[in-house]
Amino acid sequence: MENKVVTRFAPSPTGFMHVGNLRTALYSWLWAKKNNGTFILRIEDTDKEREVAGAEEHIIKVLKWVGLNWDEGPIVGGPQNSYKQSERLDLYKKYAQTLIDKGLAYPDPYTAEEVEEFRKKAEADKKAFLYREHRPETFGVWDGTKPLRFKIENIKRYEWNDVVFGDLSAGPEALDDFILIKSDGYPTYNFCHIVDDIEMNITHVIRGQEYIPSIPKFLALYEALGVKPPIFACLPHIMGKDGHKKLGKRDGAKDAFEYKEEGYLPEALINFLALLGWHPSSDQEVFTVEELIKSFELERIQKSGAQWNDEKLDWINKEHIKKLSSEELQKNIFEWLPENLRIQKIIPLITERISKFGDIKKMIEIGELDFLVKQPEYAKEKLIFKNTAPEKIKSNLQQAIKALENIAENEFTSENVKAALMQIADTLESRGELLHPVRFALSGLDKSPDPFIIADILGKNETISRLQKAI
RNA sequence: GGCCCUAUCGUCUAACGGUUAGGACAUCGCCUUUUCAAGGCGGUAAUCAGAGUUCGAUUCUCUGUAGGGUCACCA
Repeated sequence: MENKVVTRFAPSPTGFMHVGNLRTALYSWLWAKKNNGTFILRIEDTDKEREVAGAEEHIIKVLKWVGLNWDEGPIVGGPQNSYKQSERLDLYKKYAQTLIDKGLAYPDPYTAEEVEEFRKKAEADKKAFLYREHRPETFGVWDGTKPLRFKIENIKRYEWNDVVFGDLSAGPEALDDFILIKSDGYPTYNFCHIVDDIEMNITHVIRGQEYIPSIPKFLALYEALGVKPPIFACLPHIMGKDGHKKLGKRDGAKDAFEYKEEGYLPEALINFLALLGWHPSSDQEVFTVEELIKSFELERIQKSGAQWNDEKLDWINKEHIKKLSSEELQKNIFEWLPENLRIQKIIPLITERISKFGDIKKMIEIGELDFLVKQPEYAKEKLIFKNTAPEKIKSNLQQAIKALENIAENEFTSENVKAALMQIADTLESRGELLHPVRFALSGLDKSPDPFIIADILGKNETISRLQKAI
Protein backbone atom coordinates (compact mmCIF):
# COMPACT_ATOMS: atom_id res chain seq x y z
CA MET A 1 0.00 0.00 0.00
CA GLU A 2 2.34 2.69 -1.20
CA ASN A 3 -0.24 5.43 -1.38
CA LYS A 4 -0.96 5.54 2.32
CA VAL A 5 -0.70 9.16 3.43
CA VAL A 6 2.19 9.90 5.78
CA THR A 7 2.71 13.39 7.16
CA ARG A 8 5.03 14.75 9.78
CA PHE A 9 5.52 17.65 12.13
CA ALA A 10 9.20 18.37 12.58
CA PRO A 11 9.87 21.11 15.12
CA SER A 12 13.28 22.06 16.36
CA PRO A 13 13.60 22.36 20.13
CA THR A 14 14.82 25.94 20.14
CA GLY A 15 12.16 27.60 22.25
CA PHE A 16 8.49 27.52 23.06
CA MET A 17 5.89 26.29 20.63
CA HIS A 18 3.94 29.21 19.29
CA VAL A 19 0.57 29.16 17.62
CA GLY A 20 2.02 29.27 14.12
CA ASN A 21 3.91 26.04 14.72
CA LEU A 22 0.80 24.55 16.22
CA ARG A 23 -1.25 25.35 13.14
CA THR A 24 1.34 23.68 10.93
CA ALA A 25 1.19 20.61 13.15
CA LEU A 26 -2.61 20.70 13.07
CA TYR A 27 -2.87 20.77 9.28
CA SER A 28 -0.45 17.87 8.95
CA TRP A 29 -2.33 15.94 11.58
CA LEU A 30 -5.74 16.66 10.05
CA TRP A 31 -4.58 15.53 6.65
CA ALA A 32 -3.17 12.28 8.02
CA LYS A 33 -6.30 11.58 10.07
CA LYS A 34 -8.61 12.38 7.19
CA ASN A 35 -6.83 9.85 5.02
CA ASN A 36 -6.41 7.22 7.72
CA GLY A 37 -2.73 7.87 7.33
CA THR A 38 0.24 8.14 9.65
CA PHE A 39 1.29 11.26 11.50
CA ILE A 40 4.91 11.36 12.59
CA LEU A 41 6.57 13.61 15.15
CA ARG A 42 10.24 14.19 14.44
CA ILE A 43 12.58 16.31 16.50
CA GLU A 44 15.03 18.35 14.41
CA ASP A 45 17.77 18.97 16.93
CA THR A 46 20.81 19.53 14.75
CA ASP A 47 21.57 23.04 15.92
CA LYS A 48 23.34 22.58 19.19
CA GLU A 49 23.93 26.31 19.61
CA ARG A 50 20.29 27.28 19.65
CA GLU A 51 18.90 24.26 21.41
CA VAL A 52 16.92 25.11 24.54
CA ALA A 53 16.71 22.69 27.43
CA GLY A 54 13.18 21.47 28.02
CA ALA A 55 11.89 22.68 24.67
CA GLU A 56 11.21 19.19 23.39
CA GLU A 57 9.19 18.32 26.48
CA HIS A 58 7.28 21.53 26.08
CA ILE A 59 6.36 20.79 22.46
CA ILE A 60 5.14 17.38 23.52
CA LYS A 61 3.11 18.90 26.34
CA VAL A 62 1.36 21.28 23.94
CA LEU A 63 0.61 18.57 21.39
CA LYS A 64 -0.84 16.40 24.11
CA TRP A 65 -2.98 19.19 25.48
CA VAL A 66 -4.64 19.82 22.13
CA GLY A 67 -4.85 16.12 21.35
CA LEU A 68 -2.59 15.95 18.31
CA ASN A 69 -1.41 12.41 18.94
CA TRP A 70 1.35 10.99 16.78
CA ASP A 71 1.58 7.49 15.38
CA GLU A 72 5.37 7.45 15.30
CA GLY A 73 7.88 9.54 17.16
CA PRO A 74 9.33 10.15 20.61
CA ILE A 75 7.73 8.12 23.44
CA VAL A 76 5.61 5.97 21.12
CA GLY A 77 8.50 4.84 18.91
CA GLY A 78 8.02 3.23 15.51
CA PRO A 79 9.99 1.47 12.78
CA GLN A 80 12.80 4.04 12.84
CA ASN A 81 15.62 3.64 15.32
CA SER A 82 15.06 7.13 16.57
CA TYR A 83 12.92 10.16 15.78
CA LYS A 84 15.53 12.63 16.92
CA GLN A 85 17.91 13.78 14.25
CA SER A 86 20.84 13.97 16.63
CA GLU A 87 20.51 10.20 17.04
CA ARG A 88 20.41 9.52 13.30
CA LEU A 89 23.83 10.91 12.34
CA ASP A 90 25.07 7.66 10.80
CA LEU A 91 22.18 7.68 8.38
CA TYR A 92 23.02 11.14 7.11
CA LYS A 93 26.67 10.15 6.74
CA LYS A 94 25.61 7.20 4.65
CA TYR A 95 23.59 9.41 2.30
CA ALA A 96 26.44 11.91 2.20
CA GLN A 97 28.82 9.16 1.20
CA THR A 98 26.67 8.12 -1.76
CA LEU A 99 26.69 11.73 -2.93
CA ILE A 100 30.47 11.89 -2.54
CA ASP A 101 30.78 8.65 -4.49
CA LYS A 102 28.71 10.15 -7.29
CA GLY A 103 30.94 13.21 -7.28
CA LEU A 104 28.03 15.36 -6.11
CA ALA A 105 29.42 16.41 -2.75
CA TYR A 106 32.75 17.92 -1.80
CA PRO A 107 34.51 19.45 1.16
CA ASP A 108 34.50 23.22 1.30
CA PRO A 109 38.19 24.23 1.08
CA TYR A 110 37.62 27.76 2.39
CA THR A 111 37.45 29.01 5.93
CA ALA A 112 34.27 30.67 7.13
CA GLU A 113 36.08 34.00 6.95
CA GLU A 114 37.04 33.47 3.32
CA VAL A 115 33.46 32.66 2.35
CA GLU A 116 32.38 35.78 4.19
CA GLU A 117 34.81 37.76 2.04
CA PHE A 118 33.23 36.41 -1.13
CA ARG A 119 29.85 37.36 0.16
CA LYS A 120 30.90 40.89 1.02
CA LYS A 121 32.50 41.38 -2.36
CA ALA A 122 29.35 40.23 -4.16
CA GLU A 123 27.33 42.61 -2.04
CA ALA A 124 29.65 45.50 -2.84
CA ASP A 125 29.30 44.69 -6.53
CA LYS A 126 25.51 44.62 -6.08
CA LYS A 127 25.40 41.05 -7.21
CA ALA A 128 23.71 38.07 -5.63
CA PHE A 129 26.21 35.96 -3.76
CA LEU A 130 26.55 32.45 -5.12
CA TYR A 131 29.03 30.12 -3.52
CA ARG A 132 29.05 27.92 -6.59
CA GLU A 133 30.90 30.64 -8.50
CA HIS A 134 33.83 29.91 -6.21
CA ARG A 135 33.52 26.17 -6.41
CA PRO A 136 37.00 24.54 -6.40
CA GLU A 137 38.03 22.83 -9.61
CA THR A 138 39.17 19.67 -7.95
CA PHE A 139 37.64 18.20 -4.84
CA GLY A 140 39.74 17.16 -1.88
CA VAL A 141 38.98 14.24 0.39
CA TRP A 142 36.40 14.98 3.07
CA ASP A 143 37.75 14.23 6.52
CA GLY A 144 34.82 15.58 8.46
CA THR A 145 36.59 18.70 9.70
CA LYS A 146 35.34 20.86 6.83
CA PRO A 147 31.76 21.48 5.78
CA LEU A 148 30.52 19.13 3.11
CA ARG A 149 28.80 20.91 0.25
CA PHE A 150 26.34 19.71 -2.33
CA LYS A 151 27.43 20.16 -5.92
CA ILE A 152 24.49 21.51 -7.86
CA GLU A 153 24.58 19.88 -11.29
CA ASN A 154 21.58 21.23 -13.12
CA ILE A 155 21.71 24.98 -13.02
CA LYS A 156 18.28 25.58 -14.47
CA ARG A 157 14.82 26.91 -13.76
CA TYR A 158 12.90 24.49 -11.56
CA GLU A 159 9.14 24.16 -11.86
CA TRP A 160 6.97 22.31 -9.42
CA ASN A 161 3.48 22.13 -8.07
CA ASP A 162 2.36 23.12 -4.61
CA VAL A 163 -1.04 21.97 -3.38
CA VAL A 164 -1.72 25.38 -1.90
CA PHE A 165 0.12 27.78 -4.20
CA GLY A 166 -0.31 25.95 -7.48
CA ASP A 167 2.40 26.01 -10.13
CA LEU A 168 5.61 27.57 -8.86
CA SER A 169 8.97 28.10 -10.43
CA ALA A 170 12.30 29.71 -9.63
CA GLY A 171 15.34 30.59 -11.69
CA PRO A 172 18.94 29.43 -11.27
CA GLU A 173 19.58 32.25 -8.77
CA ALA A 174 17.79 30.08 -6.23
CA LEU A 175 20.32 27.30 -6.61
CA ASP A 176 23.62 27.12 -4.84
CA ASP A 177 26.09 24.65 -3.42
CA PHE A 178 24.55 24.50 0.01
CA ILE A 179 26.10 22.78 3.01
CA LEU A 180 25.03 19.21 3.70
CA ILE A 181 27.06 18.56 6.82
CA LYS A 182 28.51 21.24 9.04
CA SER A 183 32.04 21.18 10.36
CA ASP A 184 30.66 20.08 13.75
CA GLY A 185 29.47 16.86 12.15
CA TYR A 186 25.77 17.69 12.31
CA PRO A 187 23.78 17.86 9.09
CA THR A 188 21.91 20.97 8.00
CA TYR A 189 18.13 21.13 7.77
CA ASN A 190 18.37 21.34 3.99
CA PHE A 191 19.97 17.92 3.90
CA CYS A 192 18.70 15.83 6.78
CA HIS A 193 15.03 16.68 6.50
CA ILE A 194 15.11 15.25 2.99
CA VAL A 195 16.89 12.11 4.12
CA ASP A 196 14.34 11.66 6.90
CA ASP A 197 11.37 12.35 4.65
CA ILE A 198 12.66 9.67 2.30
CA GLU A 199 13.39 7.16 5.07
CA MET A 200 10.03 7.76 6.72
CA ASN A 201 8.12 7.54 3.44
CA ILE A 202 6.56 10.96 3.91
CA THR A 203 3.98 11.57 1.18
CA HIS A 204 2.94 15.16 2.00
CA VAL A 205 5.33 17.78 3.29
CA ILE A 206 3.27 20.49 4.95
CA ARG A 207 5.31 23.44 6.17
CA GLY A 208 5.43 27.22 6.25
CA GLN A 209 5.56 29.43 3.18
CA GLU A 210 9.04 30.65 4.10
CA TYR A 211 10.43 27.44 2.61
CA ILE A 212 9.21 28.14 -0.92
CA PRO A 213 12.46 29.86 -1.98
CA SER A 214 14.47 26.82 -0.84
CA ILE A 215 12.45 24.23 -2.69
CA PRO A 216 14.54 24.31 -5.90
CA LYS A 217 17.51 23.24 -3.77
CA PHE A 218 15.47 20.39 -2.34
CA LEU A 219 14.40 19.33 -5.83
CA ALA A 220 18.02 19.30 -6.97
CA LEU A 221 18.91 17.08 -4.03
CA TYR A 222 16.04 14.67 -4.71
CA GLU A 223 17.29 14.52 -8.29
CA ALA A 224 20.83 13.73 -7.17
CA LEU A 225 19.53 11.03 -4.85
CA GLY A 226 17.33 9.62 -7.59
CA VAL A 227 14.19 9.87 -5.46
CA LYS A 228 10.80 11.22 -6.47
CA PRO A 229 9.91 14.22 -4.30
CA PRO A 230 6.81 14.13 -2.08
CA ILE A 231 3.80 16.38 -2.50
CA PHE A 232 4.48 19.88 -1.21
CA ALA A 233 1.95 22.04 0.58
CA CYS A 234 3.15 25.39 1.86
CA LEU A 235 1.09 27.31 4.38
CA PRO A 236 0.54 31.07 4.37
CA HIS A 237 1.85 33.00 7.34
CA ILE A 238 -0.17 33.99 10.34
CA MET A 239 0.07 37.76 10.65
CA GLY A 240 0.28 39.77 13.86
CA LYS A 241 -2.81 41.66 14.92
CA ASP A 242 -1.45 45.16 14.48
CA GLY A 243 0.39 45.13 11.21
CA HIS A 244 0.94 42.90 8.28
CA LYS A 245 4.04 41.24 9.58
CA LYS A 246 4.42 37.55 9.96
CA LEU A 247 3.42 36.63 13.47
CA GLY A 248 6.70 35.97 15.19
CA LYS A 249 7.81 35.57 18.75
CA ARG A 250 8.99 39.17 18.64
CA ASP A 251 5.62 40.69 17.91
CA GLY A 252 3.85 38.87 20.64
CA ALA A 253 3.21 35.44 19.19
CA LYS A 254 2.29 33.59 22.29
CA ASP A 255 3.31 30.23 23.52
CA ALA A 256 0.40 27.95 22.65
CA PHE A 257 0.34 26.78 26.25
CA GLU A 258 -0.59 30.26 27.44
CA TYR A 259 -3.97 29.76 25.86
CA LYS A 260 -4.53 26.84 28.16
CA GLU A 261 -3.57 28.99 31.09
CA GLU A 262 -6.05 31.68 30.08
CA GLY A 263 -8.90 29.23 29.94
CA TYR A 264 -9.28 28.40 26.29
CA LEU A 265 -10.52 24.91 25.60
CA PRO A 266 -8.17 22.92 23.39
CA GLU A 267 -10.93 22.16 20.88
CA ALA A 268 -11.64 25.89 20.62
CA LEU A 269 -8.03 26.78 19.89
CA ILE A 270 -7.88 23.99 17.31
CA ASN A 271 -11.11 25.21 15.72
CA PHE A 272 -9.83 28.77 15.52
CA LEU A 273 -6.44 27.74 14.16
CA ALA A 274 -8.04 25.52 11.53
CA LEU A 275 -10.09 28.44 10.28
CA LEU A 276 -7.09 30.74 10.17
CA GLY A 277 -6.01 30.05 6.63
CA TRP A 278 -8.44 27.32 5.72
CA HIS A 279 -12.15 27.38 5.04
CA PRO A 280 -14.64 24.63 4.27
CA SER A 281 -17.05 24.90 1.36
CA SER A 282 -19.90 25.38 3.82
CA ASP A 283 -20.60 28.32 6.12
CA GLN A 284 -19.92 26.30 9.24
CA GLU A 285 -17.71 28.06 11.79
CA VAL A 286 -17.92 25.98 14.93
CA PHE A 287 -16.38 22.56 14.52
CA THR A 288 -15.64 19.60 16.69
CA VAL A 289 -12.31 17.97 15.98
CA GLU A 290 -14.12 15.09 14.27
CA GLU A 291 -15.92 17.51 11.98
CA LEU A 292 -12.66 19.19 11.13
CA ILE A 293 -11.08 15.91 10.13
CA LYS A 294 -14.05 15.19 7.91
CA SER A 295 -14.13 18.48 6.06
CA PHE A 296 -10.44 19.37 5.91
CA GLU A 297 -8.99 19.74 2.42
CA LEU A 298 -5.47 20.88 1.53
CA GLU A 299 -6.86 22.43 -1.65
CA ARG A 300 -8.96 24.86 0.35
CA ILE A 301 -6.04 26.35 2.24
CA GLN A 302 -5.69 30.06 1.64
CA LYS A 303 -2.77 31.61 -0.22
CA SER A 304 -2.62 34.92 1.58
CA GLY A 305 -1.64 35.43 5.18
CA ALA A 306 -4.31 35.62 7.86
CA GLN A 307 -4.31 38.08 10.71
CA TRP A 308 -4.63 36.79 14.24
CA ASN A 309 -7.95 37.82 15.80
CA ASP A 310 -8.45 37.51 19.55
CA GLU A 311 -12.13 38.48 19.42
CA LYS A 312 -12.97 35.65 17.11
CA LEU A 313 -10.99 33.21 19.22
CA ASP A 314 -12.99 34.35 22.26
CA TRP A 315 -16.23 33.86 20.41
CA ILE A 316 -15.28 30.38 19.27
CA ASN A 317 -14.20 29.50 22.80
CA LYS A 318 -17.55 30.66 24.15
CA GLU A 319 -19.34 28.52 21.60
CA HIS A 320 -17.31 25.50 22.67
CA ILE A 321 -17.95 26.18 26.35
CA LYS A 322 -21.66 26.20 25.58
CA LYS A 323 -21.33 22.84 23.85
CA LEU A 324 -19.73 21.17 26.88
CA SER A 325 -21.79 18.45 28.52
CA SER A 326 -22.83 19.28 32.07
CA GLU A 327 -20.31 16.77 33.41
CA GLU A 328 -17.44 18.26 31.44
CA LEU A 329 -18.59 21.73 32.36
CA GLN A 330 -18.64 20.96 36.08
CA LYS A 331 -15.21 19.41 35.84
CA ASN A 332 -13.86 22.49 34.10
CA ILE A 333 -15.49 24.86 36.53
CA PHE A 334 -14.08 22.99 39.48
CA GLU A 335 -10.60 23.16 37.98
CA TRP A 336 -10.85 26.87 37.36
CA LEU A 337 -12.39 27.83 40.64
CA PRO A 338 -9.94 29.19 43.19
CA GLU A 339 -9.71 26.79 46.07
CA ASN A 340 -11.51 29.02 48.56
CA LEU A 341 -14.50 29.19 46.21
CA ARG A 342 -15.05 25.48 45.83
CA ILE A 343 -18.20 25.76 47.89
CA GLN A 344 -20.99 23.35 47.20
CA LYS A 345 -23.43 26.12 46.34
CA ILE A 346 -21.29 27.85 43.74
CA ILE A 347 -20.69 25.14 41.18
CA PRO A 348 -24.33 24.64 40.22
CA LEU A 349 -24.72 28.41 40.10
CA ILE A 350 -21.98 28.80 37.52
CA THR A 351 -22.99 25.70 35.66
CA GLU A 352 -26.47 27.08 35.30
CA ARG A 353 -25.30 30.50 34.32
CA ILE A 354 -23.04 29.15 31.60
CA SER A 355 -25.43 26.59 30.18
CA LYS A 356 -28.35 29.00 30.30
CA PHE A 357 -26.68 32.23 29.28
CA GLY A 358 -23.33 31.18 27.88
CA ASP A 359 -21.69 34.46 28.73
CA ILE A 360 -18.29 33.21 29.76
CA LYS A 361 -15.66 33.52 27.08
CA LYS A 362 -12.66 32.18 28.89
CA MET A 363 -12.63 29.82 31.82
CA ILE A 364 -10.27 32.17 33.61
CA GLU A 365 -13.27 34.45 34.17
CA ILE A 366 -14.50 31.91 36.66
CA GLY A 367 -11.62 32.90 38.86
CA GLU A 368 -13.01 36.42 38.95
CA LEU A 369 -15.81 35.21 41.15
CA ASP A 370 -13.76 35.72 44.27
CA PHE A 371 -16.02 38.64 45.14
CA LEU A 372 -18.18 35.88 46.59
CA VAL A 373 -15.75 35.48 49.46
CA LYS A 374 -14.35 38.95 49.86
CA GLN A 375 -15.64 42.49 49.73
CA PRO A 376 -14.98 43.82 46.23
CA GLU A 377 -13.27 47.11 45.41
CA TYR A 378 -14.93 49.35 42.86
CA ALA A 379 -15.27 53.01 41.89
CA LYS A 380 -18.38 54.54 43.42
CA GLU A 381 -19.46 56.04 40.07
CA LYS A 382 -20.08 52.50 38.97
CA LEU A 383 -23.10 52.38 41.25
CA ILE A 384 -24.86 55.02 39.18
CA PHE A 385 -27.46 53.71 36.78
CA LYS A 386 -27.56 55.80 33.61
CA ASN A 387 -28.44 59.37 34.70
CA THR A 388 -30.12 58.65 37.98
CA ALA A 389 -29.30 61.14 40.70
CA PRO A 390 -26.98 59.76 43.42
CA GLU A 391 -29.51 60.68 46.11
CA LYS A 392 -32.13 58.60 44.38
CA ILE A 393 -29.79 55.63 44.29
CA LYS A 394 -29.03 56.12 47.95
CA SER A 395 -32.65 56.11 48.97
CA ASN A 396 -33.37 53.12 46.77
CA LEU A 397 -30.62 51.19 48.47
CA GLN A 398 -31.92 52.23 51.88
CA GLN A 399 -35.34 50.91 50.97
CA ALA A 400 -33.77 47.69 49.78
CA ILE A 401 -31.93 47.18 53.04
CA LYS A 402 -35.10 47.71 55.00
CA ALA A 403 -36.93 45.14 52.90
CA LEU A 404 -34.14 42.61 53.19
CA GLU A 405 -33.94 43.03 56.95
CA ASN A 406 -37.49 41.74 57.16
CA ILE A 407 -36.50 38.42 55.68
CA ALA A 408 -35.58 35.85 58.28
CA GLU A 409 -32.03 34.60 58.09
CA ASN A 410 -33.01 31.03 57.30
CA GLU A 411 -35.37 32.22 54.57
CA PHE A 412 -32.80 34.39 52.86
CA THR A 413 -33.01 32.57 49.51
CA SER A 414 -32.63 33.98 46.04
CA GLU A 415 -36.40 33.64 45.47
CA ASN A 416 -37.26 35.66 48.56
CA VAL A 417 -34.61 38.26 47.88
CA LYS A 418 -35.88 38.60 44.36
CA ALA A 419 -39.50 39.03 45.52
CA ALA A 420 -38.53 41.69 48.03
CA LEU A 421 -36.32 43.65 45.67
CA MET A 422 -38.68 43.43 42.70
CA GLN A 423 -41.47 44.84 44.78
CA ILE A 424 -39.44 48.00 45.24
CA ALA A 425 -37.99 47.99 41.75
CA ASP A 426 -41.45 47.90 40.16
CA THR A 427 -42.38 51.18 41.83
CA LEU A 428 -39.42 52.92 40.19
CA GLU A 429 -39.18 54.53 36.79
CA SER A 430 -36.76 51.83 35.74
CA ARG A 431 -35.92 48.63 37.57
CA GLY A 432 -32.29 49.27 36.83
CA GLU A 433 -32.29 52.17 39.29
CA LEU A 434 -32.32 49.64 42.06
CA LEU A 435 -31.04 46.42 40.54
CA HIS A 436 -27.95 47.88 38.99
CA PRO A 437 -26.56 49.44 42.15
CA VAL A 438 -27.44 46.37 44.18
CA ARG A 439 -25.68 44.08 41.77
CA PHE A 440 -22.68 46.35 41.71
CA ALA A 441 -22.52 46.77 45.45
CA LEU A 442 -22.51 43.01 45.85
CA SER A 443 -20.18 42.00 43.03
CA GLY A 444 -18.12 45.03 42.02
CA LEU A 445 -18.07 43.63 38.48
CA ASP A 446 -19.24 44.98 35.13
CA LYS A 447 -20.70 41.61 34.34
CA SER A 448 -21.71 39.09 36.93
CA PRO A 449 -24.45 36.67 37.90
CA ASP A 450 -27.74 38.22 38.99
CA PRO A 451 -27.90 40.01 42.36
CA PHE A 452 -30.44 37.66 43.97
CA ILE A 453 -28.33 34.59 43.65
CA ILE A 454 -25.28 36.48 44.87
CA ALA A 455 -27.25 37.61 47.91
CA ASP A 456 -28.25 34.02 48.53
CA ILE A 457 -24.65 32.87 48.54
CA LEU A 458 -23.37 35.78 50.60
CA GLY A 459 -26.07 35.39 53.22
CA LYS A 460 -28.14 38.04 54.96
CA ASN A 461 -25.49 39.73 57.06
CA GLU A 462 -22.88 40.07 54.36
CA THR A 463 -25.43 41.24 51.80
CA ILE A 464 -26.74 43.99 54.02
CA SER A 465 -23.28 45.05 55.09
CA ARG A 466 -22.19 45.43 51.46
CA LEU A 467 -25.27 47.49 50.66
CA GLN A 468 -24.62 49.71 53.64
CA LYS A 469 -21.09 50.19 52.56
CA ALA A 470 -22.32 51.25 49.14
CA ILE A 471 -24.51 53.91 50.66
C1' G B 1 19.44 44.75 -4.45
C1' G B 2 18.45 39.42 -6.76
C1' C B 3 14.75 35.59 -6.56
C1' C B 4 9.81 34.30 -5.09
C1' C B 5 4.74 34.82 -3.28
C1' U B 6 0.17 37.49 -2.28
C1' A B 7 -4.10 41.15 -3.05
C1' U B 8 -12.87 40.72 -1.81
C1' C B 9 -16.19 44.59 4.10
C1' G B 10 -11.89 46.88 9.97
C1' U B 11 -10.74 41.13 10.49
C1' C B 12 -11.41 35.73 8.84
C1' U B 13 -13.56 34.39 4.38
C1' A B 14 -17.69 32.61 0.13
C1' A B 15 -18.86 33.24 -4.92
C1' C B 16 -18.14 26.56 -12.88
C1' G B 17 -16.90 34.14 -16.56
C1' G B 18 -23.48 36.06 -15.65
C1' U B 19 -25.22 36.81 -7.74
C1' U B 20 -29.15 42.82 -5.34
C1' A B 21 -20.98 40.31 -4.28
C1' G B 22 -23.05 35.68 0.59
C1' G B 23 -21.58 34.21 5.81
C1' A B 24 -18.88 34.84 10.55
C1' C B 25 -16.14 38.07 14.24
C1' A B 26 -16.05 43.17 15.48
C1' U B 27 -19.08 47.65 15.29
C1' C B 28 -23.91 50.35 15.40
C1' G B 29 -29.38 50.29 16.31
C1' C B 30 -33.80 47.99 18.15
C1' C B 31 -36.32 44.01 21.03
C1' U B 32 -36.29 40.77 25.24
C1' U B 33 -34.80 40.22 30.13
C1' U B 34 -33.64 41.16 36.33
C1' U B 35 -28.75 45.97 35.96
C1' C B 36 -24.46 44.33 33.02
C1' A B 37 -23.50 40.18 30.20
C1' A B 38 -25.81 36.55 27.25
C1' G B 39 -29.95 35.92 23.64
C1' G B 40 -33.25 37.54 19.27
C1' C B 41 -33.89 40.86 15.04
C1' G B 42 -31.88 44.44 11.81
C1' G B 43 -28.18 48.24 9.83
C1' U B 44 -23.29 50.27 8.14
C1' A B 45 -19.25 48.17 5.53
C1' A B 46 -15.37 45.12 0.34
C1' U B 47 -13.70 43.11 -5.20
C1' C B 48 -5.95 47.83 -5.00
C1' A B 49 -5.35 50.79 -9.92
C1' G B 50 -5.05 50.84 -15.28
C1' A B 51 -5.21 48.38 -19.83
C1' G B 52 -6.55 43.87 -22.62
C1' U B 53 -9.58 39.16 -23.87
C1' U B 54 -15.09 38.55 -23.78
C1' C B 55 -21.82 39.97 -25.34
C1' G B 56 -20.38 40.07 -20.12
C1' A B 57 -14.61 40.08 -15.59
C1' U B 58 -14.18 39.68 -8.31
C1' U B 59 -12.94 35.48 -11.47
C1' C B 60 -8.56 34.94 -17.37
C1' U B 61 -3.83 37.89 -19.37
C1' C B 62 -0.40 42.02 -18.95
C1' U B 63 1.48 46.40 -16.49
C1' G B 64 1.67 49.29 -12.29
C1' U B 65 0.96 49.86 -6.94
C1' A B 66 1.02 47.99 -2.15
C1' G B 67 2.19 44.19 1.31
C1' G B 68 4.93 39.83 2.59
C1' G B 69 8.80 35.99 2.34
C1' U B 70 13.78 34.52 1.24
C1' C B 71 18.89 35.01 -0.03
C1' A B 72 23.45 31.29 7.00
C1' C B 73 28.31 26.00 9.07
C1' C B 74 19.18 28.46 11.59
C1' A B 75 15.43 25.56 10.95
